[in-house]
Amino acid sequence: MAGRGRPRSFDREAALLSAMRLFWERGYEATSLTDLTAAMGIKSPSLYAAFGSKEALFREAVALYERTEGGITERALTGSATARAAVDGVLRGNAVAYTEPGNPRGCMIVLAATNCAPENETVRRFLAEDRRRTQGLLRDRIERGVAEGDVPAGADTAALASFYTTVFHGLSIQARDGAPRAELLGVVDAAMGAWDGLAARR
Amino acid sequence: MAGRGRPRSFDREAALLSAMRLFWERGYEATSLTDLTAAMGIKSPSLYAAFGSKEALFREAVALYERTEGGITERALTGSATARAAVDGVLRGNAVAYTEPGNPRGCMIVLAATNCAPENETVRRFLAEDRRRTQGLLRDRIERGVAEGDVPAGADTAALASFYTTVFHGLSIQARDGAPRAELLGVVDAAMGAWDGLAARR
DNA sequence: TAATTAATGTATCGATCGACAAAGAAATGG
DNA sequence: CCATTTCTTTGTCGATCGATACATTAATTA
Repeated sequence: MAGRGRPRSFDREAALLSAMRLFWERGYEATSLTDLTAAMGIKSPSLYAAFGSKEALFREAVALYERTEGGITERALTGSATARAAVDGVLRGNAVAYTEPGNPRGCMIVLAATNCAPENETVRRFLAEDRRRTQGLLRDRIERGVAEGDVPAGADTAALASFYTTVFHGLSIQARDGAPRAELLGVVDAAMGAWDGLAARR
Repeated sequence: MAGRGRPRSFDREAALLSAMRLFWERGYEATSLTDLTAAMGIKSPSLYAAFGSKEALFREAVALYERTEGGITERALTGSATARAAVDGVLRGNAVAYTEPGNPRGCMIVLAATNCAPENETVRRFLAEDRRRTQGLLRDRIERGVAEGDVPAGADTAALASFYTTVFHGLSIQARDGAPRAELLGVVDAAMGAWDGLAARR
C-alpha cells in the first residue's frame, strides 16, 4: 500500500531540519519562502505539497526544535533528583546550548516570534503559550520537590517558577546579543545562588 | 530665516509619538509604511520629507522612547541613594511600566527587533548595542556603590550587572506574554531578595 | 505682485511577499 | 504495454513591501 506515484526526491526530515535552523536564526516573519526553499534545496510547490504552508512548516519546525534542543530542558526536569538540581540543569544546560558554536544563539521559542504583524498573531501566541507551558512545567517540578521534601514546605512555587522562567527567557536575549558562555553561566550561578533564600520564603 | 516655503501641516512630534507607539507594539519589520502613515495621519511623501526613511524614523522613535519611558531607568540609576535601591528602582519601575494599561507590554528596546531579516541587521544591532550600554550603566552604578560603601568591597560588579540585566530583559518577554503586574513584581522581589547574597560574593 | 521654496496629494515604481496552476517526469498497478 | 498516481519544474498570480516622480498648494522673500 506504500509508494504510489512518483516518490519524493528529497529527505523530508533533512529539509525540515534546514527550515528549523533558518527559523531559529531569523524568526518566523523574517524568513521568506525564497530563503526556505534555497536552504531546503527544493522548490516552493514541493514545500507546499510536503508541509502545507509556511505556518504549518514553522509549527513542524518548532516541534522538531522541542524534540531536539528542548530535550535539554525536558531531561533536566525529569531526570534530576531534586527540584533545585532540575532548575539548575535547565538553566545551565540551556546557557551552554545558547552559546554552542555553529548554532543560532538563544532559544527559538523565545526569539522566533516576539514581534509579529497582526496577521501572524496566531504564530506569536503559539510560542507564547509554549513558554507559559514550560513555566508550568517548572512549577510542577518545584511542587514535586515540596512533596518529596527537597523544597521547604510552604515555598511559593509559582513565584519561584516565574522568577526562574524570567531568568531563562532573559538568557536568550543576552545570548543573542553576544554575551559569552562564561557570562551566561555566571548569571545561572547568581540565579541558583538565590535558591535557598527564595525557597525559604512563603 | 525660518519658515521658507509651505509650512508643515502636521505636528512632527505628535506624528513621531504615533510612530513610536506602533513600533513599540509591533516591532520594526512588522510595522509597514501603510501602518505608519495611517497612524501618523500623513502620506508617505510627507513621512520621507520629515524623517528620511523608515529606519531613520525608527531611530528617532527609539530616541523618543528613551527620553520618555527610558526616563524610568535613568532616574532610578541616578537618583537612588544606594546601588541596591537603584537596581530595585530600575526593575520595579519597569515592571510597572511594562504592565501599564494602554501601553504596549514590555520594553521597546528589547522587543522591537529581536528577529530581523539580514537586510535589517543594522537595526537589530542598534538595539543590541543599546541593551549592552544599559547593562554597562548598571555596572557603573554598582561600582559607584562599592566606592561609596553601600556595596561590599570585592563584589563582582560585572556579574551583578549581568544577572540583573538578564532579569530585566526577561521581564519584557513575560510582560508581552501577558504576565500580570503582580507576577512581575514578584519576580523583582525574588531578584532583589538575592542582592545581599550576590553582593557578598567575589 | 512675482519669484522662490517647501510640503502636500495622487499615482506609481520595481522588488518581493506567500501561494498556486499547469505541464512534464517518475514511480506503481493492471 | 497503458492508466493512474504523485512529485518536480516552470512560470506566474494578486498583494504588499519601501520608496518616489510629478503636479499642486501654500507659505516667505524680493
